[in-house]
Amino acid sequence: MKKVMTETGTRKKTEIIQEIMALPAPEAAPLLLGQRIISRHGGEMVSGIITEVEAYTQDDPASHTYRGITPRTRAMFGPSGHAYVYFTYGMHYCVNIVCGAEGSGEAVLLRSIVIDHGLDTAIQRRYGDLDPTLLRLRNLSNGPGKLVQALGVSMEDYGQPLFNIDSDLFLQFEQKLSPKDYVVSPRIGIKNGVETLWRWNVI
DNA sequence: AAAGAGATGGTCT
DNA sequence: GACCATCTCTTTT
Repeated sequence: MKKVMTETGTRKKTEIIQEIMALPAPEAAPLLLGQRIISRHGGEMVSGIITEVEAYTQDDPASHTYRGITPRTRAMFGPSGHAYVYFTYGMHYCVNIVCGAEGSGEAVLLRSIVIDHGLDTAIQRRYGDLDPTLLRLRNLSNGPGKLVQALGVSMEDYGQPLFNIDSDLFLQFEQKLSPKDYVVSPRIGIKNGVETLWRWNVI
């Protein structure tokens, strides 16, 4: 297992990523930038570096958990470090990392990644057999629905832990970015809670 | 470069 | 029956 040098010594990457996911969502969100999400779905490895995230909490009119627990949001009230996957707009899925104390109903939505392994598989999942020379790779995984498709994420991942390297979908700590490396802005695609600056983008 | 519209179905009131 | 934590394609500046 790879280890990382920190101020307090050398710790396992799995411990670091798990500690991050246990933080309240608005604190975890910027720390998840620069980390790697790895998928082994379908026997194909695809991974990417997280470059855009949003935080959602229960005390937040934009959040699915705002009106309490429902069958759909059960996982978001579950333990941190697990996946909350939801279906939206009749055809897209999005994936969140549950954060905070169990029952607190908060999570970080993954909005963009840069694929760094398994590019061929990602392109196949997004575009099928279209002529690769016609593709705009800028659009490969720069959106919450797009990255889910590229990684092969589905409702099978609902409620599954993301901190086990044995999982089909898991996170790996890579680096800690400085505030100079990202910008903060309002969240996208919502009507309520637009004044909260809970969107983080790697520059 | 930006704005608009259609696709499409689960979730909650 | 209204509302989407979206994407893609088309139309307009």
